[in-house]
Amino acid sequence: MPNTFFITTAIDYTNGAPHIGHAYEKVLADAIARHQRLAGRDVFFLTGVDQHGQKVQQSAQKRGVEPAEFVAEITSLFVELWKKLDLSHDAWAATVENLHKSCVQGMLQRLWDEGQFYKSTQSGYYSVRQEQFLTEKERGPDGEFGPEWGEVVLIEEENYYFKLAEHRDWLLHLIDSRTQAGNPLVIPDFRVAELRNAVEKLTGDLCISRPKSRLTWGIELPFDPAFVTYVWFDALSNYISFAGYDAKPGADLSLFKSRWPALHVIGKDILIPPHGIYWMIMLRALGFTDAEMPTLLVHGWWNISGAKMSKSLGNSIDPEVLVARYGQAAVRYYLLSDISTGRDADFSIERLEQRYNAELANSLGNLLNRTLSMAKRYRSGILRRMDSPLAAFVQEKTNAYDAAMSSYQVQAAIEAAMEIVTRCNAYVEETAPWKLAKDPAQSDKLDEVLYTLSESLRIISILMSPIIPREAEAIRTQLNWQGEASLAAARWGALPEGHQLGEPVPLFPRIETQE
RNA sequence: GCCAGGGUAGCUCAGAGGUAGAGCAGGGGACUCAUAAGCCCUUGGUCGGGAGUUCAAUUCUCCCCCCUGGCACCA
Repeated sequence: MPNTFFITTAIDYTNGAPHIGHAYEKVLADAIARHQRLAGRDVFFLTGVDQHGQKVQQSAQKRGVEPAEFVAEITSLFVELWKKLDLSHDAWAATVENLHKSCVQGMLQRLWDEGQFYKSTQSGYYSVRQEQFLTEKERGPDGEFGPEWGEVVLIEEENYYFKLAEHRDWLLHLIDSRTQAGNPLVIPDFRVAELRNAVEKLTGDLCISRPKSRLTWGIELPFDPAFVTYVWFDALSNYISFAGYDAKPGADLSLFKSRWPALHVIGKDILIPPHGIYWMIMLRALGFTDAEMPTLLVHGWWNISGAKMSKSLGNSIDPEVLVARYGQAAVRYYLLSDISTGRDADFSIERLEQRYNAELANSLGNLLNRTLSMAKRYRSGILRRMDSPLAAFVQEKTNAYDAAMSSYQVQAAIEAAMEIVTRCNAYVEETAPWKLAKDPAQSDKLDEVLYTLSESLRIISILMSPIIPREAEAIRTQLNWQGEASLAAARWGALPEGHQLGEPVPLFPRIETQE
């Protein structure tokens, strides 16, 4: 296993404010990235924004501002939110940056030189008002384009096309061989079949340009300044342009190669065709080998059950509002624990509150607080290093946690960690330290209980650090343990003889639910 | 119409050929270190519908219905 780990998210389109789906994807990728760091790997976590294109140009125009200004404003919304959610990305992909532009132009120039593009004329129905071509789908039941499109004209337009179709068989073979090798191109595996079906139907090539008469807010084609490149080469390429890739002949790719290939965390809506087809073929055309093809981790959606919900006060699913109201820990914990990676889930404020109160406040927060309180009261917070009947159990759950995180089953991993919490709370009842404290003959037993709880909490804090990093750190602070948080340190017995615990401070204040 | 996913306790979901589980919510209890938290016990389901295979199906097969995506077709 290479000791580097490259993870990306989709870059978000800066045409509107972030919603809960954007937040989920980033938090998911962040948790995976943080886990890989815990495991000792050198992680490169890339996320960012997709800032060019027609819609941005239009929105800016409507507001009467320059696209660059418009984009900067929306981008700051994402940047601010990611700060509040404690994203730990190592690099930020903003597609207006010069580094990106020149990398994309390098790619385009090379593929042009190698004959991967051709120019062609296509005619179609074009809405002057909406500034876009219309497809058959836009026709109403009567076969006509509706009034919302304004004047519709049949026009001819020249554009550049990327030869996609000739890579069809290669892609099919790649999909199959990756599946056979037990390293599917797409996770979860039921999506492999979906992609395969789509690839089988692949026929046409891909339009990669827009004439400047229609779109100026983009990256100019290096071989024809009358055009800009359209979305695919602009956006998808961020995964390599911000990781040190350079398409120019003779470029030094050692840094890039040390990172690549990536795990692309994406939503199910952009698997087919962009990532599953266009991106794979783009990479191949650029000379990437089969072994250098990335893996796609496809997540599901948070569905909002009942439109009425979003209307009622406080039920908004604006992540900004959620974080302001419940804090980043509650939001991260909910988004990571209440959905099975790859599946859809129903978003519910009630469940967010419920899970936070039951699992973080009542189970984990209270365990920390009662442990430190007892240690302080009975032993002035000083531990004796003891063997423990729970050591094996904690190790077993730690292993289960690691296995689940390694296969991106974050929900299952959280469950494994929380089982330790539950076990510890039961252990407190079983051993009743408040009784042991009254009996001098039970002194060793009391020390064993206090050490067991403190050491378990130390390990729990490590396991929870990818999920709720700030609070996991706070647990370690209260335990007064300064060791490095890593999976290697999540082994029983790191708290030394005579260790002085810190002061108990309630960590997860309960959310007082209305009603 | 085709492909994929889903339809299991009030809610969110696990599960697997031998007559169903977890967490939360609900009910009861003992305790007091603790964020009135925690712990123990407990109510609750003809596992979407129908047929078949089997000694035995909720778990396999077929048909049907509903929800989610994607694709196609008609208009």
